[in-house]
Order: sequence, then structure tokens, then C-alpha cells
Amino acid sequence: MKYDRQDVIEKATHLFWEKGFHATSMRNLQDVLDMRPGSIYAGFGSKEGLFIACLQDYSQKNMAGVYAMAKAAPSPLEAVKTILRSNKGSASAPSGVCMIVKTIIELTEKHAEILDEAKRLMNVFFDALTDLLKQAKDQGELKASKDPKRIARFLQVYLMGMGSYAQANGGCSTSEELIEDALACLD
Amino acid sequence: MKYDRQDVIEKATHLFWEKGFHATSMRNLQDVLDMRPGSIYAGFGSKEGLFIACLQDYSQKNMAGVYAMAKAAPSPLEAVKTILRSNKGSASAPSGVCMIVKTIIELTEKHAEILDEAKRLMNVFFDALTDLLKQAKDQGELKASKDPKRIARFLQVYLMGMGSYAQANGGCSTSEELIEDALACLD
DNA sequence: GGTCGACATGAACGATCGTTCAATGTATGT
DNA sequence: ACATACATTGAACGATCGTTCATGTCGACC
Repeated sequence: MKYDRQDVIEKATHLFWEKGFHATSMRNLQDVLDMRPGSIYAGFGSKEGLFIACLQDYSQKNMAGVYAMAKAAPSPLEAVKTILRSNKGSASAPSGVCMIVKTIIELTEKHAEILDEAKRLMNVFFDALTDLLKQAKDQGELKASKDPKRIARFLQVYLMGMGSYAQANGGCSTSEELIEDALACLD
Repeated sequence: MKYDRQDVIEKATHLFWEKGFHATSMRNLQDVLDMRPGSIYAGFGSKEGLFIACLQDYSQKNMAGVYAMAKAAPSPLEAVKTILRSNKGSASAPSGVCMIVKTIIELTEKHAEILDEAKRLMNVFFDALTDLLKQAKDQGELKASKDPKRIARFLQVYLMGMGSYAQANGGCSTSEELIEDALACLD
């Protein structure tokens, strides 16, 4: 009789990610989730609540992938490269831009709760990246003169830009070249 | 008796740039512009029409700055560097993200007219950047092995990312470092 | 098998959305 | 002064927004 919460969150995420917070109406969600308003509000409290649940699920899945790649890679620096290369948008993704980044760009302080959570989740990724680069430096993969945090910042900036670029140019035909250009800066 | 069209566009741009297309209501615009619906619709046709007029004015101002810097710089490559350095967001800007990029990220094909114009305007900047880099290569400022178009793409990606990063981190305290990291990749 | 608690339902709420238009006001030409 | 042309006004439109709640429905327990 009850809905599958995980399934609901995934469907809602797809819609929110594609259209953004404001352009996604509760009516849209009702249709896609096949749920009536009362059920949605009982389960998530509000549109904001549902959105935050989606953001967290989205981030958790992404980070699970990141940690898995970090563990599977032969070295920290190779892990970083693998993670970046995995970031070319798939055809099934509803948008070229990371949902967290898109949220940070779309929303203002009027929706502070969502915004703060999005920023927090972005830093989770940033910290993971920084950590890997620190390890790479310790192991001599990264020159001693480089600052891991600064490089992590550079890569994160570039990653965010790639999403925007993909969004602007429809396809992602040149994304391999784009990634390699950034990785070349690591030496 | 008539309103100042340029002034109206600038005020509307400020609001649209800050809040985005969807979160900006005609009511908000009426208040800020001190105009009644009839006047706005007589002058711009629709909310979309007003938005496009704002986008075009925004782009035209930006490009005027770009061309001015290109003319004033001692060489093409120095022009590129100056242009990039000028891109750290000012405190008066309503958002850390370029309005054109923000629009491309926010809107979907439902607003194809706006989206196409935003993409077109983005390419205007890209073409100007490519042109400068071609000149730099011709004059030997850029290594012969480098592809101007590819470098322009790299820089554009990075610029878009910087806007997102600034938006996520409130201030722009580290933007000088960020820029220099990208410029270092030009050698 | 009767009772109760928990959840799903969907009609309805007031607010606000983008937009229209008849009425009003103002400037200009004669 | 008067007529004409046109920009401005602001009330009002139907649609849709996010949200609420009285009602319906089902399963579990004594």
C-alpha cells in the first residue's frame, strides 16, 4: 500500500535536476511520482523538504562512486584522474550540470535551508578531492611545490565549468579533450 | 512622459540576474521598474521579451568592455590575460555567475527563444577570445603547437567554473589565485 | 470479526502567476 | 480650443502555484 521512498526520491530527483527547483511544480511531481499532495506532504513536509531529500540522495550516490573509484585506483593521483574522467555527462542525465551546482546557481538566500545544504554537499566532494591530492603529494606523485588544496580548487572550478559548457553546447562531444587539458595542468 | 528604456532595462537586468527568470515575477518587475503591466507589455511584448532585451544589453556591455581591453592591451595575449583578470565578480554584481551562463543553466527547451539567444551571445564572447588567441599565435606569443580554439575553450570552461565557485563560496577572496592558476596553463 | 490507528486520497483553499484591455491621461498639430 | 494619436493606467482574467484537511480505505491486533 505504501510507496517506495527510494523510488520516489529518484523520480523526483530526475525532474528537479532537469527543470530546477522553481520550474518544477508540485503538480509535475504528483504526476511523475503518481502520488497525491497529502502523501507527499506526509512523507517530506514540503516541496523544499522533498528537494533536500533529493539533493542528499544525489550527493550520497555520487560520493559512493567517488569513494569506490578512489579505492579501486592504483594510486591517489590515478584516482583523481579517474574521478575527473568519469565526469563527462551521460546521455541519461537530465542536465549537463551537476544538480548541486545547478541548485547553488539557481537559488538565493530566500531558500537558505536548501542553499546551505547544497554548499555543504559540495564541500564534501571538495574535501574528498583535497584528501586524495594530499595523499598524492605524500607519495611523491605530486610535486612538493604544489598545494593540494589549491589544486583541488582548480580542478573543482574546472569541473563546474565543464558542466556549464556541456549544457551550453548540447552534446558532450569534446569532453574528453576538455578533461585532458585540465589533467595536463597537474604535472 | 515616457519611461527611459535604457534605465528600465538596467533595473530589470539587475533583478533577473539576481533571482533568475522563473523566480522573478512580473509583480517584482512592476515594483522595481515603477511601471504598470500595460506599459511593460507595450514596450517588450512579454516577460520573455523583456528578459531577452536584458540579456542583449548585458552582453553588449560586456563585449564593449572586452573590445576596449583588447584595443588597450600591448599585445593579444596580454589582452586575454587582462580580460580574464577583469572577470572577478564585483561587489555590486547581483550574482557571482555571468547572467548568460546562469540563464543557460536555468532554462530548458521550454523557453527555446531565450535559450538560443543566450547560447548565441555566449559564442560571441568565445569567438572574440579565439580571435585574440589566434593573433597571439601568429605573433609568436603562443607556442606554435597550441590550438587557439582549444585554449579558448579551456579558458571559457574555467571562467564559467569560476562564477559557480564564487557563487558557492559567497566572497571572491581567492579569485586572483584562481585566475593565475589558469593563466599559468597558457605557457 | 469488530475496532482502531495509520496512511492515501483528491477536492478545495487563498495567493500569486503572466497577461489583457477598456478607460484615462497627455502631448502635438491645426 | 479642439481633435487626434498614443502611452499609461490598474482592475480583472483564467490558470496555476504550494499547501491543507475532511474523508475514504486498508491492515493489524484483541
